[in-house]
Amino acid sequence: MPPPTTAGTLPNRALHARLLRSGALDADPSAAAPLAASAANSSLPYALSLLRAHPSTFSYNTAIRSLAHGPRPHLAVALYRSMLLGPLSNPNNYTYPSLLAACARLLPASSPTPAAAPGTAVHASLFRRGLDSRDRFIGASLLSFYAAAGDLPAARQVFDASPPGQRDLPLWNSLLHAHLSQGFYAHVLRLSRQMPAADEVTLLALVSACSHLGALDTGRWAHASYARTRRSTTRNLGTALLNMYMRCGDVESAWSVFRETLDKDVRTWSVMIAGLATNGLPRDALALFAEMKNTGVDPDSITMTAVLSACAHAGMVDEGKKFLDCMPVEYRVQPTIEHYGCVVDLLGRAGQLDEALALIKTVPFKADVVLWGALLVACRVHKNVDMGEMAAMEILKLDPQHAGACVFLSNVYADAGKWDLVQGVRSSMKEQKIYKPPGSSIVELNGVVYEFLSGDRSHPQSDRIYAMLDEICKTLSLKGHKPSTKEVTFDVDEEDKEVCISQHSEKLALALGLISTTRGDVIRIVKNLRICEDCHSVMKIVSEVYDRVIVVRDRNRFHHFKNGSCSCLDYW
DNA sequence: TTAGGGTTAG
Repeated sequence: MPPPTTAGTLPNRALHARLLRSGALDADPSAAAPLAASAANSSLPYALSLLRAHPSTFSYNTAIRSLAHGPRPHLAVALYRSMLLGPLSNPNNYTYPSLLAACARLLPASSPTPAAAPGTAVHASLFRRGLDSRDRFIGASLLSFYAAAGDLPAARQVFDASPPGQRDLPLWNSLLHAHLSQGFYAHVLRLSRQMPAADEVTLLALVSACSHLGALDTGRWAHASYARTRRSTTRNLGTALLNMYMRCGDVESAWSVFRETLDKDVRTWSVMIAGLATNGLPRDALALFAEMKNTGVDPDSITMTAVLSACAHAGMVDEGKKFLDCMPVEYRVQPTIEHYGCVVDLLGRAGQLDEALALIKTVPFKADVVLWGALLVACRVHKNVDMGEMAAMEILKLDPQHAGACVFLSNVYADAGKWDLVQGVRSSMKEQKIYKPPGSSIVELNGVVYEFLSGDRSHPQSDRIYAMLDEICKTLSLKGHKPSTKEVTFDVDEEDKEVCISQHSEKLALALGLISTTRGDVIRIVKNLRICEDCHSVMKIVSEVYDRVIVVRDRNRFHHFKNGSCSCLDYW
């Protein structure tokens, strides 16, 4: 407990004295509330002695709220405990919303359920008092607490238990953001359609879910419905919309939102720069960075990541290195491990593997999985088996269950034709039950989102999809395309390779896109992993033969396929 | 009587 600070205490004591002299505190102990609230964060013992001398539920509530939003939220829980000890200060329905907010703030970032202890104890105490489902404020804060604790079923239960008459906009919004934070993006879209009303907070969740899903039609609809009712877009929503358009690969719409946003802040600029970098326009990204500097907005750490990623996508090695060197002085941003990761990626893509390794060895941090991972990808592309093996080993030292490192290791051996080593990795993964996440692709058609796994037959139009795939295969072989099977060595037997690769999730999404659109339309696909070499060349040919623009967002970047070529210029 | 809830990039 820090000692009372003079600055925080003197005016309080003066106020205290005045309250005592006038007899206000004797007449009504609640008069101590403002004093208790302002003292709580600077000197809790003082606030506590005041509350003990003049106890009232009102004053405790006010002080708990002040602590809940202050720098040490655990003190809110402590004060609640001492509130329970006094006979004249029983908690009521006003006590719990801020208390639960404090409990949510106590959770470590992205914590799994067990850390939820103080909050669940509060829930139990609410339940005992019969306050748990009577109050819409308590419902919303309870729901957000469980969402923050990563316990979506409990959050959902709070919503379901609330009387329908209490399901107001904030409660719905809490539910929406609970699903958003746990990655259930399609649920967010579905839930938003059930909502009786929507406001800006709703649209933030909806637009953000669309960004993740690549659901451009729905995102556009949300944008239009907002634009109909409001005169101007707020900066938060504007930035979310910008991000959505960029992450759906619609650079034009992103530009128009960007131009319309008048009070651009560092986030607005950063989202735009990052979006241009990943959408195959890295030089435009760097030009925009120059413009940002001229407008007097200072870049932050995120901006610099976007700038370095633009350099990496453009293969601009010297510029990237220069940015890394000068950023602490010129932009007052200390390089973080993410920034070093970008430069390792930059050097690696450009084939400067030794320099990338040297950088990893000199970073002023303990090298992490991301850093080694960037080197590993580069080793694979540039076929450096020895360094790749070393990088994978380093990753496995840091995270023995890292499926990506095992897969890469196996692929590095496969590329090099070392089949006995491939077999060794595969069986060790089987023993340790390490699985590669399955590839999945999403395509949105007429506002409906369809998801495919590899070899998926769950779509109602499955027969037509596979017929379309056959047709594509025939067209491809006429064009002289040979399936590139070297990336599938991992999970199937040799004879199944071609079949498997022809049913990759992005190809199924493409086939559905082709049968559902007409010439000149844009087909947008979002893939959870990196696009494979074969799918990449198939997309190029299909974009020409079937006259479609195909935009694929993969794990790292966008591929805009048009007239037989890709915006990444085959550098990804 | 007074007071309480939802949102903020990768």
